[in-house]
Amino acid sequence: MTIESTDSPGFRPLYRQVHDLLRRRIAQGHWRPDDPLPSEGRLAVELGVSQGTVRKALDDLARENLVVRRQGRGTFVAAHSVERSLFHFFMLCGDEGERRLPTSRLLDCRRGLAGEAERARLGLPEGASVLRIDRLRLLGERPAIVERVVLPAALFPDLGNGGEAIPNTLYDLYQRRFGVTVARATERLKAVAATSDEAEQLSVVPGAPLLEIDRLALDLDGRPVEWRLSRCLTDEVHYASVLE
Amino acid sequence: MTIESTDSPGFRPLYRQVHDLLRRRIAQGHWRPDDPLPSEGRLAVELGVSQGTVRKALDDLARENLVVRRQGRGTFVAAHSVERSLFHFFMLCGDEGERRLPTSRLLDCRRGLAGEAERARLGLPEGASVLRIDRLRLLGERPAIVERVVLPAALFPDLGNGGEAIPNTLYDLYQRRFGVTVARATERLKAVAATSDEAEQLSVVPGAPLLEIDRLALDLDGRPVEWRLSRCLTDEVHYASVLE
DNA sequence: GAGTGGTCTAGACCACAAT
DNA sequence: TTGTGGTCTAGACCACTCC
Repeated sequence: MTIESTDSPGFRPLYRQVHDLLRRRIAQGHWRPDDPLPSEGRLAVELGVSQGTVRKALDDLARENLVVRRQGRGTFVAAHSVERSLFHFFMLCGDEGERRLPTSRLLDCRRGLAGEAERARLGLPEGASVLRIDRLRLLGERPAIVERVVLPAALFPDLGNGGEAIPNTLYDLYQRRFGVTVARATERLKAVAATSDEAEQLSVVPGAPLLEIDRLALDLDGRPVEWRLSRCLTDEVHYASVLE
Repeated sequence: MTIESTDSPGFRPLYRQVHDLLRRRIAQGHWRPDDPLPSEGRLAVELGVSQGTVRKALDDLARENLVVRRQGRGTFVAAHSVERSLFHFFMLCGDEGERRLPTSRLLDCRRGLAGEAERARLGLPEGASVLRIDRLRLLGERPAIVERVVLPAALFPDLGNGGEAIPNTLYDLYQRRFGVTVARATERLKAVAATSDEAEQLSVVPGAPLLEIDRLALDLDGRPVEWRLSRCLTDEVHYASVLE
C-alpha cells in the first residue's frame, strides 16, 4: 500500500485508495465470486491503515454491490445470482406491480464481423468479431420481447459453439465462466413501431408501438461487455424506474 | 433524544434514530431549504450522542439528497434548484447524449373532482378535488411531449387561480411556495399509440408510437403529491436510465 | 470460545470558508 | 483567527456465526 502525499495533485483519501485497490483486485479475479475477503483487521494490518479506514472502504464497496457483508461471517465478493440478474437488470414489471420473470426461446446464435454500430457501441477496433444472440422472450405464455445480444467475441471464447445451450439469464454465466462481471448498465428507451418481422414474432400488427430498450452493460472497470437491443410489447407490462 | 433499549423489538441504531429525527424536522419545515443545520458538534451535544454518530446520520442524509454538506461552511437543507429538477427528474436526453431542456406551453389548468384513477394513484378519498395542468412541452422548436399534471388541490391552494403563470419547472415552486418537497418519484414506461388529439399536437400521424411516462412523485414522508402522465415523441430523443 | 462485522465513542489533525 | 466539515486513528462493547 503506497500512501500518496497530501500535496500531490491527484491526492485521494486513504479509504478511497483502499477502496480502489480492493476493487482492482476483485476486477482482476484475485478473489472469485462468493469468496470471502480477508477480515477487516487482517486487511488493516496488511495495508498499514486503521481498521476504521478499511471499514469505510468496504462499506462503500458494499453500497456499490461489489461485496456483500454478513455479520458474524465475513465480507464476500458479490456473485450474480439469477435473482440479482432479474431484479437488478430486468426492469419490466406487471401492471399490478408483480415481478414477471421471462423465459427465453433461442432464435439464432452466430459469430460475425462487427458492424459499424456494434464497433461504436462496444468500443471495438475495425475487424473485431462479435457473437450475436437473437432470442424471443416470453412473459408467461405470451411472446413479449424480441432481443438481440451482441458480445465482443474475444471476451467470450467458445460461447454458443456446437449448439451449446444459452441459459435464460446470462450475467451469472458471464461471471462464472468468463470472469466478466457486469457491474453497471446504461439504458436508452424509445417508443418505436414494430417491423413486420417483429410483428409476426409478437403477434401484433406491423407498426404497433413497442418499447425499445438499448442497453450497454459495463464491467467493473467501466468497459463495455454487452450490447443488448430489446423490443418489448408493453400492453400488460411496463418498465419501472425510480428517481431519488 | 430518547435512546431506545437494545432489547426492544423495534430497536434501531443510534445513528439511524438521529437520521430519522433530522429527516422528520426537515419534512416538517423546522428548517427551510438552503438553511444551515446546526453544526455536527452542536447536534451531538443537543442529542447527547457523539459527533461521529451525528456525522454518520448526516452522511446518510446527504446520500439521500436531503442535505448538502460543504466543507468549511456547514450542512444545508437541500433546495430544488431548476438544475436539480431537470437533471434529476427529467430523463429525456438527445440521442448524441446532450441534455435537452424543455420549454412549456400551457394548454389548460383547472380544478375538478378527482376521478377514480386519480384517487387511486394519489391516495385521495372520494370527493377530493384535484388541479389538472395540461401542457405541451417543446424540445428546441419542436413540440415533443404532451403532459398532464394532476395535483391534490388541498396541498396547493390558489395555484393557477386567476390566470397565474405556471412556471416551466414545477418542483422548486412546490417547495418554495407550498412547502412540498419532492424527494422521490417512481415512473412506469410504456410504448403507446398516439391518439388523434396527441397526433395533432405533436405533428405526427395518429397511431404513431409514443413513449408514455407515468410518474408518481412522493414527498419526504413517501406520500404521493403529484401524478404526471407524459407522452413523448422519441425520434430525436431517448429516456436515459442507469442500472448499478 | 473465537472470530467476524456492527455500533459508538473520543480525540487528533487537515482543508476550507468566512471574518 | 475561528468554526466548519473531512479524514484517520484507537479502542470498547455488542450481535451474530461457527465450531
